[in-house]
Amino acid sequence: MSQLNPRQREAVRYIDGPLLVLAGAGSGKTSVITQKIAYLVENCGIRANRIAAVTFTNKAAREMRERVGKLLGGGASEGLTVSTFHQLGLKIIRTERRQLGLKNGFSIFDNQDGQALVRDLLVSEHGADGDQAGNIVQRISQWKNDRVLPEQAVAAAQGPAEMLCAQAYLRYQRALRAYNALDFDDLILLPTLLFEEHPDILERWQNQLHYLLVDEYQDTNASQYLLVRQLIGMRGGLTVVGDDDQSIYAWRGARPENLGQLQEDFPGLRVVKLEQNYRSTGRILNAANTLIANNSHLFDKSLWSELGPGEPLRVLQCADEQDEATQVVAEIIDHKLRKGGRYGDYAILYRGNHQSRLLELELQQQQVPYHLSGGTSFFARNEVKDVMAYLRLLLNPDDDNAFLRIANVPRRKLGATTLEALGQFANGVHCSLTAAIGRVDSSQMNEAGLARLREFRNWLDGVRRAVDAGDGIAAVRSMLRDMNYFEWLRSQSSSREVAERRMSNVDFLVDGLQRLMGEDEVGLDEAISRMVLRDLLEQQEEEAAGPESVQLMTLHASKGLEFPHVYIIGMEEKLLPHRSSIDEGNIDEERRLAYVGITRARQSLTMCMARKRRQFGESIDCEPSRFIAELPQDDLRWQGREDDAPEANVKRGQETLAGLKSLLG
DNA sequence: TGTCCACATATTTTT
DNA sequence: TATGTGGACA
Repeated sequence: MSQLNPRQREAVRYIDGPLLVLAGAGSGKTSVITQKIAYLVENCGIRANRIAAVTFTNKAAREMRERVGKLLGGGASEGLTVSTFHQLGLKIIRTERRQLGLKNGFSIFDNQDGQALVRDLLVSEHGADGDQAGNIVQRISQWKNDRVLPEQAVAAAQGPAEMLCAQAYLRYQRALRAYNALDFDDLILLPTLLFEEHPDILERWQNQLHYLLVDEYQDTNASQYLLVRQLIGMRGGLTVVGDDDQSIYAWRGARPENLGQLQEDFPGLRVVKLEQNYRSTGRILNAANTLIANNSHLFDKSLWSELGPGEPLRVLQCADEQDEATQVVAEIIDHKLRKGGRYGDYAILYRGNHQSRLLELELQQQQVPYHLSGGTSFFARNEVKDVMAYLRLLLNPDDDNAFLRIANVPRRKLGATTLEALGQFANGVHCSLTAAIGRVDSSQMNEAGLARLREFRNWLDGVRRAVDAGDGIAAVRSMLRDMNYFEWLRSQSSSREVAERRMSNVDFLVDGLQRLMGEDEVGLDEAISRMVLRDLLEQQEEEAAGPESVQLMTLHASKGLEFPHVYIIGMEEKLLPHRSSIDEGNIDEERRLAYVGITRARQSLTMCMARKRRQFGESIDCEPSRFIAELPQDDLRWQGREDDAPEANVKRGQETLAGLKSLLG
């Protein structure tokens, strides 16, 4: 523990009551959490299986697990829980499944499933059009995060729009129940409701858990905070780590006020501030501090560093977005060549995903390896959704969403008429579609259709028996073969290339499933849940990323990471801060976003802005972001000042490139 | 297998 | 406006 500074040591050793660690960017918070876990086990005699650490991302959980494993060594970390909030919620729900009225093998709906369901409900039950599904799902999520139940939402609804939302929420929740399914927010909400209603069950969990550590506390929502409070109870075994300046998910229900709330809920709360930064040079930190001083704060803090002042920050003025891409890429090539670093030392950060496109093109053209992170696209792919639907249906025959998705994929001559008749019957007797197949008779529908439905159900039952009998993965593979899924993909794809890409996606999915089951020795159901919770995928993606490529990501995605050289592009009004945040008067969160971006940099920071930018076709003039004006101007070095002719920059970029090309032969 | 057209979409999205 | 996608068709 010798490498800890006094404040960190205090945070690790204080166990007499609840503790709030205000950990500034780059102040070594992960070390504090991991070392504290080790300290609790080795010095305080708390068994590892009585400790839980909770994070928000799978990645953070994985990293923490690894680091604790190294610190403790051997089997000392056996039984330790390091998981995301949602995995913890899932664990509680699995254990208390019966109390919650869930059947075995329940499904977890992701946002897309939820949206599809709401769209259905809007169209069929409210006669409304489905365009609003996305907004409504978001609203439902907000309600759930704030622990507002459907009935309460309906009672409190004001105006017709709100009423429609609340009604949809009510129907949505009923449908989920009928499908034996949960959504992400339920994974947190349900345990808190259960604990409220059954103090005896809560007591069991409280007795099991002696110490809880929570990372990124500023990102908790009301529901998550309640879960924490419930689990801790009267016992003071709680350490939370957070930084209100890095709260960038308020739009998703995160409540940074939870940091302050802690002081009220736990009067004996000890607060420790970590202000020494081990990441960035003085000028970068000074800029970050000066910028964030424009926000109001729950707790005051000021980062300092012993790493020396470093280089000035640069502001790069570009003619337009193309010029911006050209210059950034040319600079990176140039810089890397002169300093002899690795491409992995560079990150390009931006506000919106679309901003990556020109950069990508430019990087490809200059043959610079890059890695674009984010992009939830894998699970959005049709073939992946299809196979996931099959898997879900195998575990949960009542999952009507899954059933409808794949009943006729590949073609089984189960057309709209047959499925509608089945749906009508199922609705009437209040059972799932699968169950309805066993109860409906030919007076309700066409004989041939019924025969095909029965055939399909029998086939699925067979696969299900094979899964239960033993080798789940082999059963899944043979199912895919059995229904000629790959041939179906080929027939559905416009070209051979597309078909092959799709097939490899399916292979990737099944391989991943196998890996999950093999490595963690979990059942098919658990593996599928983790798949839905986005575990594994990130792991494999990360391994593929490699250290030799320039990192492209949104500012949001960059939180928690660090890079020697950072470029933030699009430092302009209406981009950062984003126009919609300006309209909503929500500048503080945008400022925090800029703060997060700045504090990612270790040695150098370059901010870019364009004078003009094309948007929806027309070229619009851009103004420098107000955040630039809020930085300490003496530490900024401007390149391509306003009075420069735009062409000069283009020319400069081209010259740099030409020079480099000749240099490379 | 490749190509052309109509069509939707353009803020962030840890789970 | 530009870009990517799915379907129809040569």
